[in-house]
This record gives sequence, C-alpha cells and structure tokens, in this order.
Amino acid sequence: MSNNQSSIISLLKDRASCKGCGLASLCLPVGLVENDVDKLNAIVTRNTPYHRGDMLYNQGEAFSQIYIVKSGSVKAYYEDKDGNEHVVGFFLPGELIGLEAIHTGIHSCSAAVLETTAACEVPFEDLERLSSELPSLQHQLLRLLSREVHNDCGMVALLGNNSAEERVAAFLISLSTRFHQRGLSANEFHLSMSRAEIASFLGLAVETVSRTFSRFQEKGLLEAERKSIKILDIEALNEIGGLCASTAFQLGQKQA
Amino acid sequence: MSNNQSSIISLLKDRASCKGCGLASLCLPVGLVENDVDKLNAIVTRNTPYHRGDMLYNQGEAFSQIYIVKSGSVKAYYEDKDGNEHVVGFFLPGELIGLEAIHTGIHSCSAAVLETTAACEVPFEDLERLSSELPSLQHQLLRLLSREVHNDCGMVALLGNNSAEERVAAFLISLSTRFHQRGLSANEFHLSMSRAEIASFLGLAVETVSRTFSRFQEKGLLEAERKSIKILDIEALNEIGGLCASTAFQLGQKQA
DNA sequence: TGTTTGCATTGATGTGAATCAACCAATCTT
DNA sequence: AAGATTGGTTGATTCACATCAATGCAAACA
Repeated sequence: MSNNQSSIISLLKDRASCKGCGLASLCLPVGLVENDVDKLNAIVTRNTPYHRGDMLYNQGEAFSQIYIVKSGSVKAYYEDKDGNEHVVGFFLPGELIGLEAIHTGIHSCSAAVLETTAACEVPFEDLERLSSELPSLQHQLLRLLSREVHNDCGMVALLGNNSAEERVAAFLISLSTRFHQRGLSANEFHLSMSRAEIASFLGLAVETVSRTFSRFQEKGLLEAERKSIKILDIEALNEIGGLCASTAFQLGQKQA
Repeated sequence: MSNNQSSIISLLKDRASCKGCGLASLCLPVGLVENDVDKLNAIVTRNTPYHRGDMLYNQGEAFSQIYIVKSGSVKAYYEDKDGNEHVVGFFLPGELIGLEAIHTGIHSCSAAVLETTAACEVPFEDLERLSSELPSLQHQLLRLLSREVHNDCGMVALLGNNSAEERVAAFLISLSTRFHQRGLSANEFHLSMSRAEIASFLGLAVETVSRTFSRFQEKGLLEAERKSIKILDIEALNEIGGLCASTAFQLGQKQA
C-alpha cells in the first residue's frame, strides 16, 4: 500500500471518529484533551445513514441513548390525543437529541429524520460514567443541556408574545445563524422541513407561513423558491424577528 | 441546657440543612447517601428571606450560582427591547432556578421573588466539582436539567397549539399537581402571581385570563376569589387542558 | 405524455382573542 | 375618611390569523 493511500485511509478513519469530526467544536468533545476524546469516541456508535421519515425514537419508548446529528437534520415532535403532530424542535449537525427523556427514562416525543442523515449514538449510561471520570466532559454535557433550556425559554417567549412575521423572521435568523456556525452560507440555504413542519413549530397555519414568506419576498427581504432560501436583507429580518435586547435569547442558537 | 432544648435546637439545625429538608425528595439530594448529603449541604448557603419584588438575579448578569426555592415562589422573565416583561416560568419549592445560564455564563433572564421566599444558593463551580466526585449527584443534576427541557418542550407545544381555555386549564392543573407533590392541597391553593403574570406566561391578555377564570367558574369547574383558587372539577379541567396522550408531557410537573 | 400525488400558494370568509374603555373592590396615602 | 392607586372584572369593538376552498406546479409514475 502506498504511503499516499494509507494517509487517505487514516483520514477517512479520523472523519468517522470524534477526533476527526468537523463538528467537534460544537459537540461533546469541546474542552477535552485528545486522549479523552478517544475515550468518548469509544462509547459512540455510528449506524448506516437514516432517510427521510426514519425514526430515531418514538414517543413512549424507553430512553437508552442520546443522538447527535452528524449530517442532515431531524425534527422532534409529539402527537396529541387527537393524533395531531406538534413539532417542538429541529436539530442540525452537532446538536443533541433526546435530552428531554433523561428525567423520566421515557421519550416524551418522537424524533424523525428530515433528509438523509447520519447520527452518532451515545448510550447514556456510558456517557454518565465517562462524565464522572472526565470533569471537562461533565461540564460540556451540562452546558449543552443548559443550551437546550435556554433555547426553549426563547421559544416560549417567542410563541407567547410575537406575531406571525416576527416568528418566521426569528426562525429564519435562527437557521441562518446555525448554518453559518457550521461553515455553510448564512444567506443561501436549503430548508429540509416542509412549510407544514415550520408552521407546526411556530404555532401558525401553513397558509400563514406561506403568506409571510411571500410578503418578505415582496419587501425584498429574501427570495424563497420552494425549499431554497436566499436572504437578501438580514438586517431587516433581524429588525423584525430579533428577539430582544443585548444579552437575551438567541433563538435556537445551538452553538457550543 | 436541658435535653429537651438541645433536641429542639438540633431539629432546627436539621431543618436548615439538606438532611432535614422536607424537599429533599424533590431536589438535588435524591439518590444520595447521608454522608454525601452532608457534602452537598456544605456547599449550600441560605440567606435571609427575600420579599415580593426582590431579585435573585438580573438579565445580563454573570452566572455564578443556582438557586433552589425552599419556600415561597419565584418568576423568571425577560425584558424585550421595548421594555416589556415576558414571564417564562414560575418556580415552586424544590425547583432549580438559573439553569438557563450555565451555557453562556450570563443570565438571559431575570428572576424575581413573588412572595416571601427562602432560597438555597449553590455555587455552580462547587456543584460541578462535587458532581464529579459523586455520580449520584451528577445523575440527579442531569435529571433536573432534563426535567426543565421536558417542561419547556411542553410549554412550546401548549403555546403553539392550544386555545386560551386549554392554556389556563393546563396551567391550573400544573400548579395543582405541583402543590400536591409538596404536601399541599391539590384542590385549594393560593396564587402568588397576579393575573398579569399568568397572562404573560400563557401568552394571553390579562382580560382573557380573567374571562377564562369567570367562564370556568360559571361552568362550576372552580371557584376563584382573587388569588385563592378552589378547584371543584379537576377531571373536567384535565379534559380541557390535559396536554396529550399517555406518556407525553405533564406541563410544569417539576417533580423529581 | 398524460395522470396522479403531494406540497405550496393565493383568495374569501369567519372567529378567538387583543385592544380599548369603563367600572369596581381593595389597599395605600395623608 | 376622602382621595388616589392598583389589580381585577366585564362589555364593545377590532384585527390578526385560522379556516375553508380553489388553483398552481413540481416530482413520481404508469
């Protein structure tokens, strides 16, 4: 085997491990020394990719592991007694899924994949054991849980007090920010979720979301062609959807 | 000093420590052996009581410790750019306050006391250090953070999809459940928050909250005399506000 | 190539809750 | 005790968004 080939292979191996993962700066490895990243990597498993509609877990199932998006995207939702679906969150690469279930040991919502998606799976018992051992890991795990609390508080505020335009603007800004953090364009991106899913998440009717997109387009704030979005005036969107003053919430800003 | 006196004094001491605290079964000590409860107790401080309007912390301040309600109640809220207050949560005895700030190290909302309230204060660095040492403590801390995520998801669902009546009913059920868990009556209780604060939390206008109370009263579901509430038909309220099927969210059910 | 299917958009209409405006009861002020 | 202030309730009106209904339009399929 040539030197060249072996270096490519080791690169690929790295890619598939926490050490080589481009998301390490957003995810659990933050703050860990290399040796400890290896220990973390040892408890992580990576399955074959999921496809649109696949479930990571279902409402009511026992909780055993958390999931971390490696590529693609996931929605969390729950079904009410009438069978209606209510989206409670979207997850992008580097974001942890299943945290709501630690408390009871039962998943209170379901997680469905929105597009071809790779996920890392971390058995929670192992993660707890390793966190006891590695204070930095415990610290980052607590931070990530806290981030979720922070984001959800922001959503509660948004849903409680803001108009349709404000909600949609805030949603787009959130996505834009998060894509940017992941090295993608902040101005042009692809929506992996349908209008209905956006509407459900924002507590609006599909038609309202659609009309709001159209209105933003008329005002020259963005171009929306089905699922591809091009933001033309991020400042104006921020003006509309910017949640609040200086120090406060940054909706869905799920960075590390 | 008589034997009698000394036993009273030691009882009072116990009351003021985690070991003798009636809330231990809801709070951080869950799962700890007696010796470890002492270690936890050693890092907790208890100040003189707070009074209505006192702040535990303000939006924008640096985060250094979490607060746990010992008696009384607290609201968390944030002010938007126009200076409007938006309540994002109410906290009862045994519930942890400030968790949203672990992530950034800055409080993204403010916490104000609603009535005469005693609180335990736990420096977060100390808590992290002790959690590394005591796996049971780490476990419970993670569970409590997860509970917060769980509850907030429930609120997102409630605010996104439910009518005024459903929101108010869910709110009352949540309070009733939580009071009951704390050894108080599930049917008769006192609201420490004003109509305006309830309205802000539920994303409604004060008038709507007031009218909904009146309507519930007309239907014979409850009696509301200013701040004292007497629930007459909890089943009916559950029917209206019960969030969803079997396994799903129990809004604000902040038990351990 | 025409047909089906599943989103997305647009228009017309209806409604639940916000807003505006009194009013009342309790508490505070002096 | 009279006036002022605050918190809560009730009524009238308005409006933002939901709902209902039709159409457009792309990808999937026969």
